[in-house]
Amino acid sequence: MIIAEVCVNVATNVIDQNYIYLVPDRLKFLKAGWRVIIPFRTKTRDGFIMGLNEVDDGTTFDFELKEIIDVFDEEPWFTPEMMSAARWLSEFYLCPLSMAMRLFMPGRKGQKISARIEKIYKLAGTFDEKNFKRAVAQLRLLKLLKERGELRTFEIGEQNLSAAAKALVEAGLVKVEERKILRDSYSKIKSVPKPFELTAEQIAATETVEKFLTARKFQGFLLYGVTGSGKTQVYIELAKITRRLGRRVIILVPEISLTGQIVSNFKAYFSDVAVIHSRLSIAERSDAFHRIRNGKVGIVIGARSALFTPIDNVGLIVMDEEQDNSYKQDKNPPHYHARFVAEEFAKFHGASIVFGSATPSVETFYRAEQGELILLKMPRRVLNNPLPEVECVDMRGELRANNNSVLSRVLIELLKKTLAEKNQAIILLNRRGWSTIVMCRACGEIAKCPDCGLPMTYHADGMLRCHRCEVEAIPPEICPSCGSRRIKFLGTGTEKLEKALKSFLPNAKVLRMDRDSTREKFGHKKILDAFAAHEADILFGTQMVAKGHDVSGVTTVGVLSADAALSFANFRAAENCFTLITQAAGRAGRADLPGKVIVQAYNVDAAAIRFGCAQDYEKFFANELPQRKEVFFPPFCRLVKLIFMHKDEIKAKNFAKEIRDAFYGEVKKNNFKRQEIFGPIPAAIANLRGVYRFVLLIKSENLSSVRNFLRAHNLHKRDDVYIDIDPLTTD
DNA sequence: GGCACGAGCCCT
DNA sequence: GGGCTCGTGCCC
Repeated sequence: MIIAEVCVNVATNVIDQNYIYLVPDRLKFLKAGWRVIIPFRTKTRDGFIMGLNEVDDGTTFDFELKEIIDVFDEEPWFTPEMMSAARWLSEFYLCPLSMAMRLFMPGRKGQKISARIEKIYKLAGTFDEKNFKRAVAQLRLLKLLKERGELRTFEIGEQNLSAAAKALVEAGLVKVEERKILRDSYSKIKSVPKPFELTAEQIAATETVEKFLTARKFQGFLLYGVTGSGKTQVYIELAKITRRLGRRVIILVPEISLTGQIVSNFKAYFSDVAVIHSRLSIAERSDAFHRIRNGKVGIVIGARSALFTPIDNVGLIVMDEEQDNSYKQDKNPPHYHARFVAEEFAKFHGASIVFGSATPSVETFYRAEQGELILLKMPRRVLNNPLPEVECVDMRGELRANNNSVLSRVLIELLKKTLAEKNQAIILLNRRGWSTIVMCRACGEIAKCPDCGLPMTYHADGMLRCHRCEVEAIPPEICPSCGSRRIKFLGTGTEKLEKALKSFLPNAKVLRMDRDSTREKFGHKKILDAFAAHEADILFGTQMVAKGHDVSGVTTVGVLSADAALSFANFRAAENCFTLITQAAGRAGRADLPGKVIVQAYNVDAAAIRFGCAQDYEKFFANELPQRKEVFFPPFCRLVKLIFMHKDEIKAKNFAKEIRDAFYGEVKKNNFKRQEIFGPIPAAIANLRGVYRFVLLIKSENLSSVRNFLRAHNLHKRDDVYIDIDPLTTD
């Protein structure tokens, strides 16, 4: 008899093993990688066949051997590559195998996805054109079918021939066939190559990588090029080379909103592009998986989840804007960083991996300095366009001059000038909603989320909202703490900025882009297309306005509250702040029009603001690196964050203490590598829906010893401990 | 995740 | 004594 080792798809850390099932005769065709339905305790669940074994008939087990009930698909879902990648993810990030396997499916559960069928119209035989006695429209349709061979339903609709088609089918002159179609909402994006000449730097970068592509040997690169230096064209050239070598390409962008632009760029050169990201419907993602599996796709473009498809024979992985924090998954386990996973996959495939950025993460630039990555520099913009001029405005001076507005006087004047000259502007304010703090003036009480305790944001629709939990509340008229009526709405978000822009510039057409205004599918694209078509003069919104799109008419950029990121107690705060300013500034003056950028801040002396305004990454890096070394933070160590959760505050804290002390005893002593542990301290979200949360932070030069320690204490098998390897934040 | 099972506690 | 809640262990 044949037994199967099945990974059960249950979202819990407690189940960290596979289970054995009997393969019934009717399912003898099963192989590793099939998705199956199995009985599990009292319910049926979905599971994944990880392996099969032949054992003697009548072999007994010390548990009740149950039978696999059925299969999900018509073919094995997981390729051997997907399975070994999932095993690696589960080991590295200390999550159950099932959670790693889930990454490689279009939905979390094994849903049955029905195929979409479309009707194809074909000629049923020959017809006599000369003696044709039926309607003119019918003759037109028959001629069209003769010419093209077949027509799809929507094509017949376009020609206004639906009625004719129906009549001809009834008359037996036209036949209808059914065909499976693969859903792809990006199929409508079409573009043509624009004429251009590669710069010497683009050619040099391409040629360096080409050697490694041809050798089919793993190598990492950092393509460090200023905004507007033409990194995308380098990606395209490298993709062309990779395809010529018969290998496939993965292009990663940090956010879904950026896929539209890059897909359009690539479709000018490639016809076999698939798009993968989490906002696609499950059916659409599933169809993209099928196209990739069947070898119909040479280039996969998408957000971080685009790493987890059935692609094989990968020769090139590109990660654009590699410093972007969206590459980290922190909500659901495994808490992976796509930068690290992509590189691991590139090693597996013998592929080249190209990290692209104008403002690389400190970790990545350090690796390039150390020679681990080959550094490709592009310090000049294409066509020798100049970098924009940046002016920093001290907002304390504005207050002293009685300007309480979010907009400085310099920026208002510049915007007026920009509009008068029929140019466009982008304004970045990295907070959505109307006011960011609702506070009682009498006692200082702040409106907080009942679930997580973070301050709630007031929105123009009159509701308080928690941007973390999406919890809604009605703003209080009297303070729940002291009974005062002096409730104030402080701080400015994008909604209040909209009002300010309209009052200072009543004739300007403005477009707001933030999570609220881009909720619908293709919401980003609609706004960006409208702005590119100059249907608006000013595009303003959260950080998504600063990311990687280029609109040639933009001469002015404003960065408001540029130092807001610095107020977070986060070792990456300066880096995040610097990046935001430089990326935003890079939107200005792309064509022959010179650009001007206004950076507004209170803390104008901060290094991140100074170097950001100078747009000097290397000076920023040289200033930042010794500080990281001093406090022993990445790139000089790896971080592991543990959060201990319990309804009982004391129990949570005590368990954390117990683990900390064990770490001192077991790890610190017997190791020449530097390792430190801090905590327990209350987490940034100290209480989530009644559950207390305490953090332990481990800094280590030897990640595998930390991982062994966590495993020895079975921390990865508990649902009340959150494990984050390479976390973005330390609390 | 989620169900079964047992302990502790309130009901008439 | 029955039924409810809550904590704990286990699923092949």
